[in-house]
Amino acid sequence: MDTASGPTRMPTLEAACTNCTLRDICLPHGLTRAELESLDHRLVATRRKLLRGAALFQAGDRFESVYAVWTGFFKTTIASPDGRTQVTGFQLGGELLGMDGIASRRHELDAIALEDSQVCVIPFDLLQSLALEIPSLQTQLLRLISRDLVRHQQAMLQLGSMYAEERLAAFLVDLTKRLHARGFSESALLLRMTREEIGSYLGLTLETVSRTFSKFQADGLLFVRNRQIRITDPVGMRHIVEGATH
Amino acid sequence: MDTASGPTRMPTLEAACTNCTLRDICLPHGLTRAELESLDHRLVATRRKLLRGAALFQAGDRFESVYAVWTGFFKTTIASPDGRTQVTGFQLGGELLGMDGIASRRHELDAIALEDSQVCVIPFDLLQSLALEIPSLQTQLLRLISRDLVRHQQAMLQLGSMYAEERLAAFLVDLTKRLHARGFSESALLLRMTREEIGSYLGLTLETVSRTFSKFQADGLLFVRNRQIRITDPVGMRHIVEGATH
DNA sequence: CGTAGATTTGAACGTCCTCAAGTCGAGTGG
DNA sequence: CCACTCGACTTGAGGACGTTCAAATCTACG
Repeated sequence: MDTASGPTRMPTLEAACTNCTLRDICLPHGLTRAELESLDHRLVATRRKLLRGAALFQAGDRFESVYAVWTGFFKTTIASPDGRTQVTGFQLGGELLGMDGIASRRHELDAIALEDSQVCVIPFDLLQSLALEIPSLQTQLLRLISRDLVRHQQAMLQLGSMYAEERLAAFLVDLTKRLHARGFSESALLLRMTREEIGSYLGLTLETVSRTFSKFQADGLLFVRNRQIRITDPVGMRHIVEGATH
Repeated sequence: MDTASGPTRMPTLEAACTNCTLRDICLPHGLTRAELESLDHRLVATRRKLLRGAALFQAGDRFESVYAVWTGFFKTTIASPDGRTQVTGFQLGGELLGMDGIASRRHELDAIALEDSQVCVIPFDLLQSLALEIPSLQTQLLRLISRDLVRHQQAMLQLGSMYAEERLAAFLVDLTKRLHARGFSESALLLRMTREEIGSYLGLTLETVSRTFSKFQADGLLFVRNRQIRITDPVGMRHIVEGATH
């Protein structure tokens, strides 16, 4: 088998967008057939495998590529000079990673695989060149960054003005929504992250996350069994997001 | 005088990047002389004046343009379905506004002028076309969005894992840094926002912001008089950001 | 010079954190 | 197959930071 990181060596494992199932939610969204083929022909993106716990990139690394999650699940974390860290996002199939490095040409975040994963490695200079030639590619690249921009601002709203229950409910609703868009169940999900990582993302301690899960279960909103979640009252869940209590 | 919103009508007031003092920190950064002139020739950006309190755009508005702050000062706010709002950023000269609308073609934020301001209106489709022809323009556009992306994640870190004093200190340090890059003093600043707006950005109440200013003054870190701030101990200030207490 | 909004300050309360102990579960080696 | 171990998780109790509510002061501006 392959080791934790490093691109795979087999030339046949080059990434091809044309036949990728994630095509329409990923970078090639909106491209014509011809453009897609041009992309595959010119981009020569490679795949990289990561074992659970491995870093796709780390803060301070030279920025050379962005990455599209092909399989698996990632978290990004940011650190302050004094060593505090915070999870800033979770990424799943079809989502882009690494755009934090565009401005400074160095990555500002760590990206860690939360399960064995594979990403498409997209050299950024090459992507930029192609985006000059394929207008829809430029558009889609900007769209994906813009979506991230909004997502982080929604996260700020949660962190700044919501109670623990509201934050966790919002987190679960958002995650199931994104999973559902990828063909998974709307009501059942398997968390790939620890309580501590959820807490870090939500600005809470792991104990508060745990207690809140227990309370949701006691209130009949969901079933928790370790990292298995089944949402039994999605309406009540959304009510909590919208501040039904308090 | 002009009214609160609406583009100015005078054709001679068209924006010209070539002679703009903000040229090198704004969108045209990195462009050659020839590209700059091409930009001015083709972009035909207009200026728009806004009185204090006026909205440059609001959540739900059709997205058609991005805006470069030319003079003045803005805030952006995001709202949740149930009506809670949070300030997600403050923008000053040379910074871009409106990129929140790229993904959904509708603005997701409100942008409000905090003092009488002027912005360059940049039709987005036109900008995209030009970015196809001027590689440095595409690069710079992506850079500016990426910088915002990182900035919001740093804000998440503050909101999620810092004490009130640390948040306010970090806010002041960041703001003075940005003002200094624009030729203003490193130690004296005039806040253009209320305590409530600062609090909203930092996930605190206005009372906590006020108390923390008072404490900073009592500790000899700065002088506050209304919205006039003078930082007397910048080193101590940075110490607080880095979690010197607690 | 009066009024409305912004700010300051105090006091009591509440949500979430910290600290602590115990339980559970997956992976490992005997 | 089972005991062992380490990390993840749960739950409880007490305390802290920041909020809420309240009142007074200040400021800008008509």
